[in-house]
Amino acid sequence: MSNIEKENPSQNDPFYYNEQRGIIRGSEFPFLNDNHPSTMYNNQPKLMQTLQRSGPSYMSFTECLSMDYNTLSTAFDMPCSSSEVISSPIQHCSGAPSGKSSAPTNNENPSTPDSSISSSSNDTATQQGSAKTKEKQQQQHHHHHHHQKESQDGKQKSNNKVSKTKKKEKREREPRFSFLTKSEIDHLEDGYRWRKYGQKAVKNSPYPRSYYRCTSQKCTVKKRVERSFEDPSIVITTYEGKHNHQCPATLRANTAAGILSPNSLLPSTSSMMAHRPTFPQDIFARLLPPYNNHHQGDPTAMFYPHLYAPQQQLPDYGLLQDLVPSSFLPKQHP
DNA sequence: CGAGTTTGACCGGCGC
DNA sequence: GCGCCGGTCAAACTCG
Repeated sequence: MSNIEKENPSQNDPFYYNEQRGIIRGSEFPFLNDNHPSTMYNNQPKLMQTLQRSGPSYMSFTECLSMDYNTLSTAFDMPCSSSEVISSPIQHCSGAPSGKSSAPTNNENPSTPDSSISSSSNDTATQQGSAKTKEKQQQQHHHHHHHQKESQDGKQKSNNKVSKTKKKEKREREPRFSFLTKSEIDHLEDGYRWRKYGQKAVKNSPYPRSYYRCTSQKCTVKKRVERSFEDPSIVITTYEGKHNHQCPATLRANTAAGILSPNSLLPSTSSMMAHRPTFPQDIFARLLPPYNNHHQGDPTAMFYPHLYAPQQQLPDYGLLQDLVPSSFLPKQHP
């Protein structure tokens, strides 16, 4: 039994509760086409249709967009105890200094309301031992760099952090934001540049979790990417923090197109999105289908149209109006 | 050579 | 205190 199913305000609502759709904390991203489990590349129109719905007791996509970041963070980071939401696999009670939430951030099946989930079927057996060895495979990992360990002599790794006299303040965790994407690609292109800084085996899952940091200087945004083992076609991406800079891809595109001048009266939707805090608006922007046909087979173009179409073809605002608050849209002159 | 990845070690919180 | 666990560090490595 899933909460989602139970509390679902409208079962027959196509937006709500459908397997293989993305879910944001109980709200769903209908950008995934349920009919094509193996591919996501040909469902543009459906996106627009399903996006339009909105409802009272959960966050619709539109509402999502209309909120500013903080509001949204608050909404999404409400304590997991809140009844209605949160049977989704994205359950980090962020803000909590200890990133440890009682519920696993993964591996709960978002879609199957059955009992088969056993939310946290506690391991015991599948301890890291097996998982660890499984994760590494036939790389030429036979470089024992034991010298490294010797040099640091046990636990002292670097002199930098030896100074323990300093009282360590728990660094606050930034709000997190997760979403599910059906994709064969693990690390989805999102216009920003990331450097991978870690990879860990995920408990009870054959798929590892990767940790990325934004490469832009001073930008503290992080990102985790892992694949759902319940449905390996689904990628769980979790962002943490806000970019303190513009999306490089958009910047590049817009600069090249010369539309970034401060006086620009008609910014493209994409650049408009890009100027807002990183996400979820950005994410939303990237979910919009492309408006040109040049890259139709290209998944990148499919999800990140602004990378390809920085300006010229303004989107069909008739459709977009249903998604984006009018304040976001350029003024239409008669 | 610089930027990005890989990967084992380390860290700190938490439960027992 | 010990071990688990999620997250991070950083040396070694790879790639363009």
